[in-house]
Amino acid sequence: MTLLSRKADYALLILSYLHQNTGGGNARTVADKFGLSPSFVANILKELAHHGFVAGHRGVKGGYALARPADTITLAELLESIESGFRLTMCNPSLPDQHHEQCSLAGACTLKGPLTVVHNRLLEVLRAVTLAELFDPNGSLSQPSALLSLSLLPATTTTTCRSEPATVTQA
Amino acid sequence: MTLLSRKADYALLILSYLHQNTGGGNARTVADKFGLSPSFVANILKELAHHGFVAGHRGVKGGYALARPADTITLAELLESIESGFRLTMCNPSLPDQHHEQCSLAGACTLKGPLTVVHNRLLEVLRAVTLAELFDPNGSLSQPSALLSLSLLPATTTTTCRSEPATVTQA
DNA sequence: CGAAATAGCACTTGTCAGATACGATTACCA
DNA sequence: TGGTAATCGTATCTGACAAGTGCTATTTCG
Ligand code: FES
Ligand code: FES
Repeated sequence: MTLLSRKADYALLILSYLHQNTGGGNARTVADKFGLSPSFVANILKELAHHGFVAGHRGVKGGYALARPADTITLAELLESIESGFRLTMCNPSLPDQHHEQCSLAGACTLKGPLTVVHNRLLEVLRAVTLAELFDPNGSLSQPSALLSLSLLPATTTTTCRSEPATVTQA
Repeated sequence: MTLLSRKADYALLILSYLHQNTGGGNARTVADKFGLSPSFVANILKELAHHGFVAGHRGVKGGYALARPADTITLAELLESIESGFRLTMCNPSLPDQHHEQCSLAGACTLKGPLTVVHNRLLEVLRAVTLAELFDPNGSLSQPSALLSLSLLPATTTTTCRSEPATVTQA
């Protein structure tokens, strides 16, 4: 299975382009840049604009530009918008407020709680990544050796790690 | 999007049943237990047996039982088998050895490296969860406050715990 | 031998991502 | 004031794959 759909993947690419070219660009320019279908790029940009990530300006000199700084957008937030809600399983809704009991096994299922914890752990990883980090070619995410440094990290205990209960306060 | 397909979700349920009933059980019993289609359960068990998670015994007194202790199976391993390879994007294969350059943007794409790092972080979370933890009703995963336990895991995830709470501000 | 169970495969069906298209609206410019 | 170039909104089509069913062969026990 693939976590990011192709649409979300291209959305990241497009946002990366708009991030580097601060002047922004129109759909055709972006599509030409990446060799994609102009209609497809236009649709993705429309969806991004609808969710408030980019701002579109119409007219002959219009185009798209980032509506918010890239370091204020987390990967989790983008995926929650582009993909239709990030869930671990069918029975674990990401939004805890709407608890539609569509699963017939909800009573006998003992995995619901533990799976929710795993889901929150994954969400924490996505929340810790901002688009600015993702787009920075010299950032901490660009070193492939960062994976190895996982095991040989100095024993600096992450004392300041606030363990939030990970409650997505969705209005 | 949903990380675990319904098949994987039911596979976890079935494995949980086989874990609690050490004597094992046949497909019909399990299907009856959860109110699922016997054929569907049988197919899932067949696939689990094919991947070596459960051992099937034919004959009139046959059935399935866990082939390996539950604490030696990680959630990542199960998903890698049931689902067909856990990838973050289309262009980030989970297996680094086969580097088929199917993506036409592989040259111009600057996100490949950072996304791989994120992918590995997510994989670490899944690798840190064993089925035994998942099935234990009194385990660390059953407490909603188990997010604390991230810090006492063997230095896998949360390489740099970001102090920013990453508040999701809905516009 | 016959019943009961797994093993393996072929098949149908339903859903949704992926992708395209078109008209409406807006803004710039001559 | 008209024309053009862009976004905006929506509607639609299609292919791939998940979801689910069924059947036959094989094995084991009584
Ligand atoms: S399988 Fe639906 S609640 Fe666990
Ligand atoms: S989009 Fe294919 S390599 Fe980045």
